[in-house]
Amino acid sequence: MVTVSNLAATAQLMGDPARAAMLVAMLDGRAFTAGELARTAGIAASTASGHLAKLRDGGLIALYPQGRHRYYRLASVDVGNMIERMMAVTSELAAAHTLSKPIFTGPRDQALRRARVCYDHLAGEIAVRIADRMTQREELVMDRDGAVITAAGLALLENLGVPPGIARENGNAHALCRPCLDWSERKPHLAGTIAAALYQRFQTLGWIKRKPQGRALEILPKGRLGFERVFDIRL
Amino acid sequence: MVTVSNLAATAQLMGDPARAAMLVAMLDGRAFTAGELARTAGIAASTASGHLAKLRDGGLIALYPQGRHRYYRLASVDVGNMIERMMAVTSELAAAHTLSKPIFTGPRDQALRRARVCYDHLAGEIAVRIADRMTQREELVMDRDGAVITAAGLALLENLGVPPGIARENGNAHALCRPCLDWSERKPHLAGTIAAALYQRFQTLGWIKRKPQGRALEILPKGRLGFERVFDIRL
DNA sequence: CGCATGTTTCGGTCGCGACCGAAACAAGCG
DNA sequence: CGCTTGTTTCGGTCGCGACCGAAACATGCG
Repeated sequence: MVTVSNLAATAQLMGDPARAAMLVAMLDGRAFTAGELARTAGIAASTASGHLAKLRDGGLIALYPQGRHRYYRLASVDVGNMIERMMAVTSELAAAHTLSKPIFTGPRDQALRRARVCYDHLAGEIAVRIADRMTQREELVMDRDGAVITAAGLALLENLGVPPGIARENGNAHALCRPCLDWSERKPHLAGTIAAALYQRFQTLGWIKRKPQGRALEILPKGRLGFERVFDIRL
Repeated sequence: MVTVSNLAATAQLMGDPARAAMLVAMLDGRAFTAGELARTAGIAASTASGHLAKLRDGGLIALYPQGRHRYYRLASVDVGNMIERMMAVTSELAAAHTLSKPIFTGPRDQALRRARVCYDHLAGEIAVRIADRMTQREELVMDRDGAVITAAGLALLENLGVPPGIARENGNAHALCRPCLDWSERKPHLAGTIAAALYQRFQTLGWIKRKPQGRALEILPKGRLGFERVFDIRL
């Protein structure tokens, strides 16, 4: 067997708390310097540097030197999806196994549960509610195995100004997308190319804004109106 | 943040070669005793027992005591999917990173690449070719974000005798399924509920048979005919 | 109710790897 | 061309965990 030892190696890379923290930080697709990552993981710069070298060796992250800075980011969307998936499974397991309650208190967690970015698309309560509403209106069909945008959904997207080339790329009457289990809501939200395009669109429309650091998103006043008008969701 | 340390814990569980080997062995959904798993991992029974306890703690596997034997199996399909996904990403990374050729030689690997079971559905060359053929005939639409069976595909499935209740469970004109990146072929094959039903059906039709141990599948003479007739695939 | 078989617990050894601080390296900038 | 700032390399410490064999535990069978 070829992949068994490789599998263990990859897993081991993610198995260290410091490395996991750094990977999660990079989960939104942005690039960071070794110093920043060291700070978020709470370790010395030298230690972080070692970890980053290992992650690079393993192919999980890529290096982009830029002038006097050296930026690290995830190697590909696939890596991001893998981490995402592991987080979802892990949180499900934790919920099923430990009877202790989750203890979400800090305002930072609050904001994170409300709206955040999940590698390249929207996640959190708002994303789940959008998916629910679209399902209810039959703009979206979703189950654990997959999801499609129906003709009605495509019309909605086009109306919103999401590049139709992206939305229509598969089939005439429907477009494929991917369900992604939300770790805070424990329900699926929309992921995949279309969800990424939608997320971009929300940003250019000025509905949401990424907070200076971290994965939390701020819902701007224009967004409050927009989400209510288009998706009938009031926050 | 709640899940970061949990994520690391889960990853660490898979990060040990012996544990990874045991998990991969269980990937076909069957249950094994501690002794069997110890043998496949090449470690002492006592060591394996310790590993299994940890995996159980972490919620990755479940225990089914039966008489004087104690059977272990994966805790859920989600866990299987997670491992599957990690293997796919890992093998892709390995292929992209190392320039060395894969070195698949032994007949065991040959059979494995040809046809095997991937948790609960068909994988390997034959699965990829079925997916290709169905796509070509417009019975299936697939991209990296998802997949659907079209009306034509549903007709085919019904014709094959796959329980229509399963095949039709979402929408009238299509049913959702999931693409799964095949680690040997590096192309997607069919996964999800429908693929699982199809796999079962092939077995009851006597087209394929699981080899006594391992994940490799044997294609029976009846299957050779069947696959040629239904999917126009000759082996 | 002993015996055989399979499984887990216990003690003890050993090596890997995470960590830090100090020093060596880059890469602008004044 | 030194100085500053960010990054990596180097040595050295320390603790966790993987491993085994022996012994204790179960469970069904003769």
